[in-house]
Amino acid sequence: MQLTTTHPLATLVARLSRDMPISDEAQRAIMALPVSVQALEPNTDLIHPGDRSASCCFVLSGWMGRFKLLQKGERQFLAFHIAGDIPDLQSLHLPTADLGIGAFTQVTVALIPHGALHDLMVHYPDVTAALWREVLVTASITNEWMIGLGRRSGPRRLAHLFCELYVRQKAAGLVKEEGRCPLPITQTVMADALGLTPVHVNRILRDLRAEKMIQHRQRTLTILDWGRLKVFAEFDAHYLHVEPQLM
Amino acid sequence: MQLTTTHPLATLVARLSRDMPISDEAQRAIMALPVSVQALEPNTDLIHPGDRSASCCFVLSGWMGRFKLLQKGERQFLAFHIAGDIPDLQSLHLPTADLGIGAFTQVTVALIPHGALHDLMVHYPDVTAALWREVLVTASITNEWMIGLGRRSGPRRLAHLFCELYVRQKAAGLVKEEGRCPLPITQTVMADALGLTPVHVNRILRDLRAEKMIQHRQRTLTILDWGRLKVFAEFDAHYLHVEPQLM
DNA sequence: CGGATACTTGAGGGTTGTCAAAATATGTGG
DNA sequence: CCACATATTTTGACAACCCTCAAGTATCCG
Repeated sequence: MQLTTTHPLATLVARLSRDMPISDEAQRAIMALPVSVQALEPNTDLIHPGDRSASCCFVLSGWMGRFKLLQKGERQFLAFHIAGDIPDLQSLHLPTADLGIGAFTQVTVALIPHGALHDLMVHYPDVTAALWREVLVTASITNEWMIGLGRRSGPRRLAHLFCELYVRQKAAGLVKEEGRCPLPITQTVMADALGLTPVHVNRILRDLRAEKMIQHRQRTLTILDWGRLKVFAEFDAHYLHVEPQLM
Repeated sequence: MQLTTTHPLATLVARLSRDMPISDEAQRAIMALPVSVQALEPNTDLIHPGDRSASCCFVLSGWMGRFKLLQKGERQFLAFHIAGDIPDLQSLHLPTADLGIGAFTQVTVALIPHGALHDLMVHYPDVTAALWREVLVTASITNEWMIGLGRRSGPRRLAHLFCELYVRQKAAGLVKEEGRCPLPITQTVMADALGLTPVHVNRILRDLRAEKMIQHRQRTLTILDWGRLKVFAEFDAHYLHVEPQLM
């Protein structure tokens, strides 16, 4: 992934100016941020629920998930995060995390101390606006998941998730071959994101395959019929706030 | 409600300094904000999905809900809002709303222009922090709803909602009699918040009544056995970020 | 009083969950 | 590179939860 070969903060600059221009001066200030790069092994947690954190994490590569655990051990994912995301920006103002953040794959993150981010935001209003936007787009995605949990059937929910993950990865430059993208999560993880059981996810997956809409092998998702999948899922990409041509 | 008799912005000051101190100077600046008070009839919408808004709304009295509509007409509520809440603070940085906001009861809101709020936040960092916090606590509540939709059974979900609404109203000073609070929403609205059908909500309500945990008559909720309700719902009020003695 | 809205109840069906086991894939150490 | 242990996927049978449809009752409001 080329992300890891360039300076980590250059990719942050790129991400924040994706939707809105940022002044040269602010860009230099971002590049000057103190940052420590950290690697995570698959299936390890970066943040445990209840932790107090003193830094925000910017995902350089790999897949992560934000989740909460219930008493009986059930798990619910609230979001998946890919390269370019900042999963815990809210820790800046709400330092005790109520959600955990874990890695599905090998992951590299850049940790940026709260203090440094705070200073940056005081001096550069356009960076503040970009970071706000980031938080709010993440919230918008969470909202859409919630619509799905409340009002979409299992099959539609899974189809919708696939649409989302494909478009987001395309927007992040992670789609190398049209119609294919990484999907390095197990059916159990999908189930914990969709509020279903692994068994049921498996059956839905079989049906979507039989309908020739998608395929999922070797941790990559192949979309066989984007048009039909989109209609079936009632997918409308506006909530992702990406460039219109990706929708 | 005494909220409507005092200056509307005084109640905003009170709300924002509920969790964090705000300097006297900042308090005066808040009181000097330009604001227009607006009344809403029951079952009318303040914001329609897709609207671009130029002001934020602060709820002075009444009950509101944030929702999204799907193609087939299904509705999903993502949050309920009571006096003291600021439902659409995020419109400051994401001006096109993807969610609608409607009134369940008679409602009065104070509308504050985006520009004025922006200026305020540039000059008073502690106000900025308080408003951020407000957004993030709202997001935290939405997250908990999501957990419920994904991983709690219907009865638990409804019980959990009742716990939440009671504690939030208590924190807002809206509980006049211990164990009783307003609940001015129909079973259909509950269903659209919980991802259930009105018929099923009705049956769950009957069961909770039969179990002598709650009662719901004349738009008020009576909690008959707080301890048992809390355990049944697996309710842990931390996510509400209110004072510990209310939990 | 009449109409509309909200609530209540019943019967039956479909989606999803539970339990259990087999088949396949993945990883590890010899 | 094979052998073994582990995790993941797949399938079946059955049960539970929740939905749909339908009708009747209560409540609110003009």
